[in-house]
Amino acid sequence: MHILDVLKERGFIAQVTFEEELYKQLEEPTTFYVGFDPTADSLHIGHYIPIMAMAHMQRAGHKPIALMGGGTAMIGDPSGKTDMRKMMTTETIDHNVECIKKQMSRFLDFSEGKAIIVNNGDWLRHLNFIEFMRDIGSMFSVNNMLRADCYRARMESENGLSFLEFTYMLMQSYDFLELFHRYGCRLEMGGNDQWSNMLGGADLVRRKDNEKAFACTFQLLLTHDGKKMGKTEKGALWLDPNKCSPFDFYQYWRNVDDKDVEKCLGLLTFLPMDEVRRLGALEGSAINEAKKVLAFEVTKLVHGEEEAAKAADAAASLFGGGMNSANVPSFELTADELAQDARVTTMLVKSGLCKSQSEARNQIKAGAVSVAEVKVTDMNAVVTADQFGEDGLMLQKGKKGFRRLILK
RNA sequence: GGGUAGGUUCCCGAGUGGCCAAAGGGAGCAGACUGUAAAUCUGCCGUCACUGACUUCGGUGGUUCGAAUCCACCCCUGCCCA
Repeated sequence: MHILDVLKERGFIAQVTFEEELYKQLEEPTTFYVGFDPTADSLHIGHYIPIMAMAHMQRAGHKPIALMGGGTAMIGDPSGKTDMRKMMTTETIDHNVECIKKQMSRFLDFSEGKAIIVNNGDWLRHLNFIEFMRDIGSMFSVNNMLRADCYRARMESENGLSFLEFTYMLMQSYDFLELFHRYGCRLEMGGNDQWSNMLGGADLVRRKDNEKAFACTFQLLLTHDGKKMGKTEKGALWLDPNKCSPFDFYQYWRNVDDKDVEKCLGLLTFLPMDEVRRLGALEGSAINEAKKVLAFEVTKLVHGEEEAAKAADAAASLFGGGMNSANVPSFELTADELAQDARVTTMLVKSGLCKSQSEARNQIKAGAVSVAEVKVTDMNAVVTADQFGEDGLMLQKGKKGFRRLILK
């Protein structure tokens, strides 16, 4: 089966340029790239779709380039943003690039020229303005750029668009040209919100070098009613286990809406499509089976099989009766800390179950908090050392929020 | 550069001297119901060792017993003119 058809069937593809030509191009090994903005020190679920697509492509014999936007991050992409992004320092950006590189190697095979990671800061940061404008700037039509959705939306918004951001498309397009020169890269893939920027790049290669270049975008991970998926109370759904524990990660997928299960299975796992369709067709409470598979498979890919099994185990015992708490996310507490402040509210905050003391208090007020399966009613309640058992002490917020306290 | 309309809590958006930690909606969290789902109803939704105190309404100063609200200057944005 042609790789493009595979991607289509699984629900990845949103838009492609020169579709027939691209089909032909992909019949031979092709180098392609996807850009990642280092705006945080971890990837989140939004990056996961392109990464899965890259993995599919790699399996089909194509060579991925993961492009870190260490240079473009200094400008900030205006697409989909109502405000200008905060300016980031080079130090922060470089730090983020390093963190993301590490995570990336988990999903793609970077051995012996099968894939590479490059940073566009390497070329963008040293550009000479006059030269760049003569070589690249001259190839762009402002009229055309203004027709692009991302700019038009910003032009129509009340925040306007700064020239700094306007040049973002030139930078990103130049990346494509540079990657074509360096690595013979002919295809840019990315989120559908990048469509116009990507067209710019493919166009630039075609106009400047008169060579074939393509762009292809992926569906964004949206819920059936059009909201972005992967948002949690703490913001994005991070792939870094320190920012989002495997258990919480697992739980997120265990809890997706019925209507989104099939789509998620196709996009986020490598399960054969027959299986995906079978699971997606389950009805009523039977669809919980599909959700378990989804949660397990995605967690396995992101955190490894062992962590996924632990998370599944913890969930099964917590929600299926029994209290085998060994695999519930835990946090450690020293005797000193306990002596200093043993309030239950403090435990809720420290364990990350609540954002602030106020929220913790409100949750207790609402009757949502339990310690060792006993509901807490007193806002000033404390935990004591003798409550800790062998497995620590189970702290619970609501039906789904569990944390195991361990006394060191 | 000139004119003009604005900048309010996560987002949208009311508020034009005390009744304002600031209406309403959205998002989020929790409770009931359920299938660890959706829909619905209810509560919470700045922070704090919290029946009170503290910080917040672009910034800095000022007027006032009292300022998100009035004044001055500054910064930022939209629109119109150049």
